[in-house]
Amino acid sequence: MRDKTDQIIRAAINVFVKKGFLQATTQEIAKEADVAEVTLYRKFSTKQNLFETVIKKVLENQFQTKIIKIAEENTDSFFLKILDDRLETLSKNHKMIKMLLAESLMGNLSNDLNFPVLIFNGLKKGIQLHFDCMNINANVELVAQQIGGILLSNVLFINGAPYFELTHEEKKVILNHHLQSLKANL
Amino acid sequence: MRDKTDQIIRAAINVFVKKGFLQATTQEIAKEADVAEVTLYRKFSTKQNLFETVIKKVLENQFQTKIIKIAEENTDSFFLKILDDRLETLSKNHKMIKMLLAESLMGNLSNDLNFPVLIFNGLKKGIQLHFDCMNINANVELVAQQIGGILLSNVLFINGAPYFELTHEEKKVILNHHLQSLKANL
Amino acid sequence: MRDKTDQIIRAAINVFVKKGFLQATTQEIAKEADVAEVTLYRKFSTKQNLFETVIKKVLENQFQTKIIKIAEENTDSFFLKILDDRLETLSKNHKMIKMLLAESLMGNLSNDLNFPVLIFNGLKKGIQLHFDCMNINANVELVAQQIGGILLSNVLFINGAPYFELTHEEKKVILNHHLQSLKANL
Amino acid sequence: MRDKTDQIIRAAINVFVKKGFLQATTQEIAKEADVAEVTLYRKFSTKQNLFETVIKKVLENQFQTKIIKIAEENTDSFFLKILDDRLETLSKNHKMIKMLLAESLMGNLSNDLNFPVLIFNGLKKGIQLHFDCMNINANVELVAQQIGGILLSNVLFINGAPYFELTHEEKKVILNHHLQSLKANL
DNA sequence: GATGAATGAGGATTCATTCAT
DNA sequence: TATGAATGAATCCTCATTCAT
Repeated sequence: MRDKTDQIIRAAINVFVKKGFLQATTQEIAKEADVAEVTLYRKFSTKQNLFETVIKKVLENQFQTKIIKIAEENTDSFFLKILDDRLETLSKNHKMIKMLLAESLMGNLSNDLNFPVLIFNGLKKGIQLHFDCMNINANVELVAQQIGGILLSNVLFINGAPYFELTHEEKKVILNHHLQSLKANL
Repeated sequence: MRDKTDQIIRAAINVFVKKGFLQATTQEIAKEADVAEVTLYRKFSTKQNLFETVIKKVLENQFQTKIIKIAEENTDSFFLKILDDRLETLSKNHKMIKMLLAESLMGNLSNDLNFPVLIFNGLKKGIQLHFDCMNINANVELVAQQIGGILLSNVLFINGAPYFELTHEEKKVILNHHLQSLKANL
Repeated sequence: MRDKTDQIIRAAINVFVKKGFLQATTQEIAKEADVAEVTLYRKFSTKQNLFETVIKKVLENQFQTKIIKIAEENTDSFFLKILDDRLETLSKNHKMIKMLLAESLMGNLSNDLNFPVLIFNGLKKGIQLHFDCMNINANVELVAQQIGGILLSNVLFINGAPYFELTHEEKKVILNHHLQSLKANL
Repeated sequence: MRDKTDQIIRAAINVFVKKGFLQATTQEIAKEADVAEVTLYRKFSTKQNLFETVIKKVLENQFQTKIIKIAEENTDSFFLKILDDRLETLSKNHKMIKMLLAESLMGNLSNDLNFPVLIFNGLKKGIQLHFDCMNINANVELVAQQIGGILLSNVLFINGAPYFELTHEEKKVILNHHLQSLKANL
């Protein structure tokens, strides 16, 4: 039984990512999951509910931050690791992210699943922690916005290769650029 | 006759902004425009077509940049004016922007209407121009991404008051913060 | 003004023949006639009316029989000339005929425009006349049906070249075949 | 479940025969079948599809010929039986036939459902078979056309009572007439 | 006489969801 | 638990026709 549930969730992820919430149909999801459409309703009662379940699952599994663990490292290392880690994750889940952003923007996601908000709050908390550790007195809000902006622009303004496919050197250039920017206001 | 067309466009803007492309119905638009649904089809032939017409119009009227005009000013002034101008516009059209972003992310917008792409390319061109004027040798792509990120984060991470409602002083703090960041890599 | 009316009728013939009554749209006819859609309504008040006008016109111009003129010729000549004349006309107006038949079958044509009925009655009258002249005592109804059948089968069962494109010899074979059949019951 | 499907098919036959393909509405069919309109779409996916399914079914059930079985009988018997059998069937399904013909003429039927073509080919095959058996050397094409014509004229030129309601004597007159015609060219 | 603008009515089709087994 | 069958509600769109100029 767990089996069918998993099949449905996997299928739902695919279809939602490919089509978005509104254009995904329970029919297609059921078909992709190789399950009767009703089965899906038995388990999730509602398309919206299935969607949220899926999102929750994804958010837990793919986008956990370890930001707190590194809060105590020195500032350069802290920023570099955050940026590298997040850019890696975002670029690897590009399509998923786009969908999450889109659905957040359309208001289809309850606040505890709102992707940009989650990112932003996560960043703020981590940065606050680090600044406390390091006794830095700077505008947490703005720094968080700055880092968030860097991340977003990597999702929305992509031309060339995604971050995770860059060479070590190329990544270093980018990371360093952003690091300088961030340190300019400390 | 222009009259009804305008009514329709105005209504369409409202409804599309409020609901997004998929959930907006031609019926609702017609009703809000106080026009028979058919009239709308006579004039725009298709919901998609109406949508694109509306977007095009909005993009022309609301989001024209004067970035080129200020490319020759000194770097501080250049960055500050861009940021201030864009933040003002974006924050004033917050809901519209969200819709534009969402639809772009969902792939409902042909490339010449793709909002983030348009912003990013506009920024790049302006920055390139300025750097040429000033004989600055820096990574245009990354600077554009940086500015783009700042703008995006103001759309997506808003908690408090929107930019355009801030006091002169508050704006100054923000602008200055970002200016320092930008100059760190020149 | 006659001008526009004629344009409309010509266009209507084309479109009705191409699409049939139901699938022809007044829009398409107007466009093909290079006339505003309303103009068509000014002149014909109704799609049905336009259709009937067109049919009437076509029936008068294209399908007039001279069957009465030849009623006095000898029987062989009479039958041969009828068959040849009708087959020539029908094969030259193949698409039009198909449309007329179809619309008759669908009941879209008032009785005085009902194509098969018109043909059948015309045949009966001519045959009766001829039989009276020649003092032949035979079943007019059945002979008319027979000739009608020959004509219909040439419209509906066409494989090869249409009648009017055949050589003189080929036509002769066909005509003779049918002549023998017809004479078998006199 | 077969139940509802059958209800729909029966209703569809009625409505299509009464109104033709274009003017029949899925709504009316659903209503007559006492079924929700959607149910019809679940089962047949498309109005066109439903139509073709219905036609196929009708063609199989009502218009099967046993022409091959009688190919070996003597010529008189062969022709008489064909004519009688087909005239009986056609006259009993007069409205259905009219619809089938009309839709064929309008080009709404794929070739394997094209009614006149099916009839004609059936006739040709049977006649060929018979001629082979009997060592008759005659123009199969023309004979098939002739028989086809007889049948068609009985569908299209009806005034009086339909064939199947005639007395034995009346039928005999008609059949004999046509038999003489047919034999005239052997 | 001709037309641009507008519309009421209706049609096929799709979707999320429920019922009964 | 799983599902085949059924559906109410809605959506985009088309068409013949009328109004006002």
